[in-house]
Amino acid sequence: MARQVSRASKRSITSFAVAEAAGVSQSTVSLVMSGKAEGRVSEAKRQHVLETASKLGYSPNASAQILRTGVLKVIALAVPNVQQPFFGQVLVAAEVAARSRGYSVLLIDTSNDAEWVERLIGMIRGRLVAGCIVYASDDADERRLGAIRDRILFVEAENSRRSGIDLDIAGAMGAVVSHLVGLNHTRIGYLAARYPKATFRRRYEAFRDQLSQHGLDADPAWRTDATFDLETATAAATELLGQRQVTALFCDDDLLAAAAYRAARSLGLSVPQDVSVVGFNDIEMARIIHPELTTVAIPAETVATLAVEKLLGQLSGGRSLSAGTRVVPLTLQVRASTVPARS
Amino acid sequence: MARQVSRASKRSITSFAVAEAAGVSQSTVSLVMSGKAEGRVSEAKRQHVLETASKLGYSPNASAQILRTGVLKVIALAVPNVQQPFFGQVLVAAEVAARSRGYSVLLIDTSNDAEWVERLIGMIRGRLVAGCIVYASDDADERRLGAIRDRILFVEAENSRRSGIDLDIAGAMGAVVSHLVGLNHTRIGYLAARYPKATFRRRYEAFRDQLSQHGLDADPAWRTDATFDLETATAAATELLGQRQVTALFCDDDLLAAAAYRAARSLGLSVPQDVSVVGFNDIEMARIIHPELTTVAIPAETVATLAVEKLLGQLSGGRSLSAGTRVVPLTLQVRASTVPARS
DNA sequence: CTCTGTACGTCATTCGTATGACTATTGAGA
DNA sequence: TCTCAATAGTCATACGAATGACGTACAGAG
Repeated sequence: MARQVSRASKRSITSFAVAEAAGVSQSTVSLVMSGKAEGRVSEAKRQHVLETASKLGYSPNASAQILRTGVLKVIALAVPNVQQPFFGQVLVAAEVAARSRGYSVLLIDTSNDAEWVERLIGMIRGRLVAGCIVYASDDADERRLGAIRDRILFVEAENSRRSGIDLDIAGAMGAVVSHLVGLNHTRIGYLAARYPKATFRRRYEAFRDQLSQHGLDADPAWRTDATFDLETATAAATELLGQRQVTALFCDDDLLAAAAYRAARSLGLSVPQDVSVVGFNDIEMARIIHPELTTVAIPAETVATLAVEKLLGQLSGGRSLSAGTRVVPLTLQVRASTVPARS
Repeated sequence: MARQVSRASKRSITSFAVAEAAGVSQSTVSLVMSGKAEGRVSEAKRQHVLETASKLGYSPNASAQILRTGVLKVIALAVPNVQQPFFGQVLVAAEVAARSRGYSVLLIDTSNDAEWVERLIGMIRGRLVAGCIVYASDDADERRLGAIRDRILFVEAENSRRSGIDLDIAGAMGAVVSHLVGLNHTRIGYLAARYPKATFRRRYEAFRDQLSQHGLDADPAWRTDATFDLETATAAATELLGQRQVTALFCDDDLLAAAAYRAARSLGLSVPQDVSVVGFNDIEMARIIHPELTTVAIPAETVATLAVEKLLGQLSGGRSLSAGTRVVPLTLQVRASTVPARS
């Protein structure tokens, strides 16, 4: 007896069980549950089935549904590092956008998972997820993902032809350089992110281009790089600022800018009086540190929402909607960390 | 012709297709792919099947597998707000722990999704996820989740009897109060989080208990609350500190502590000379703001890893492993934001 | 009284994999 | 030569829902 019960509780409630309890056929239950009862099931019977189902605590088995229909409402989101506040924002926004379309989001952290490409391909081929948004991938990954590229949407891809959503890096750097040059800064340092991502390379290239348009040079000695680890970054920034060469410093990330603040403090320099600082991303911390940070804002929500929409459009075969690369504009948030250069 | 091709590409590659190409039966392919070939398939044939499969780009259909075996390797993680850096840490750690056991993680943001309980119940009943880790839920949610409680693991639950992992809040507050009292602070302010979560209530209770053990009182006038929104929090902190009553301030979250820094600055007060500040969570920002923040560190990785292990143990029916509540100790990170009170 | 149309349901098959039961082949031992 | 066991493989069915192809019943028309 007890064995009976325990075995019964292992099995889930099926549409068949509901059908039996309600005195109808399994087909009818299916019709009702999937909302296709119109014209095939009377309203009274529909209600009765619905009641029986909720009384038994029935939910359709997703695997069976997917197997039968081939439609699956889960998308994956692959980002380099969820711990970075910016990607947290992207994640939340993507989740909201996906949910409003009835999709769930599965997380992939590409920097903590060496095999992520294989896992993703397996998941997509195995129909565990319908598609994937891939943020800031590198060229090798992108090539390996070629086999399933119609189910992938790239954001800030290495190879820009593969990108579905791209950011207007050049425009942003133009704004940064104009802003600083407008404040009479001519010696601008560059604290780069030590990660082999396209976005960082493109920023530096744009930076140099913009400088030369203003008749200035990007002195390699004024450039250094660091990881996002606080100590490492502070050390790098200390070395750069210790030379007392630059009057302004661009940082590839707000976290690096925060490290620059620490470095300045340890050197007895004041931000912004002795050195103006510009960051990138506009995470919440930019307004928390003192002085508040001038930084390039990426509209994380817009990017995530666009990405979800574009991916879902692509998955449902709407080529027309999803064709081409969408470029998202960035804006420079001017705050207290940038002031005119001392003459 | 074109129609043929497009239709063919819609269907995925099945084990049957591989079987046909390799000249074996579907059963054999299944045996090989699921690693149960031992003693049933010769090594030569096994290799051949494997090659054929990879040549065709075959991955087993997860839905069919799940439908057949009832085993599903996806767990959900429900947290209040992924954007908060602390939950980001939890998320990453959980993802890593889950992956090492072959599981994937599906994200649920409970503060942005009013219907999350229903969605979760549907997902679990519908076998889209095997189980769920629920972080910082409230009592109503927990009650509604009762129907599927054997597939849920609670972390910091409202109703502590339901909790699978709990934090040693009382111990942490003891350390905080001892630390401040040891520095001769007798008038300690309290900047609380304005969210109806058990953890915040328990902190304040522990705070009062600890104070009275030291012969001190918690003056209600020295307590206020705020949301994690920077402006709101700064305003609340400004009002509290503006009274010039307290010499130290405990904050329910590092973000609130950061707001307190801003408030102090705007009031012309200095941290820590005029007011010592203690935070909670020890997010990266605690070391970025100046002076570095004394704060209670929650071992996010430990919590997440324990939670995953306990949940998976629970799911596989290992009652013995999963029984009882595990309490995780917290540590007070003493940094530069707390100094002896002025006499 | 038969015919037709409509409203309501059911039947039977399908999705792709896993697996217990079964068959065929080979070699060794008696 | 016959049996037994081990090895290598196949067959057939089940998992649970969805759905096109079928009834069935009844009202109204002819």
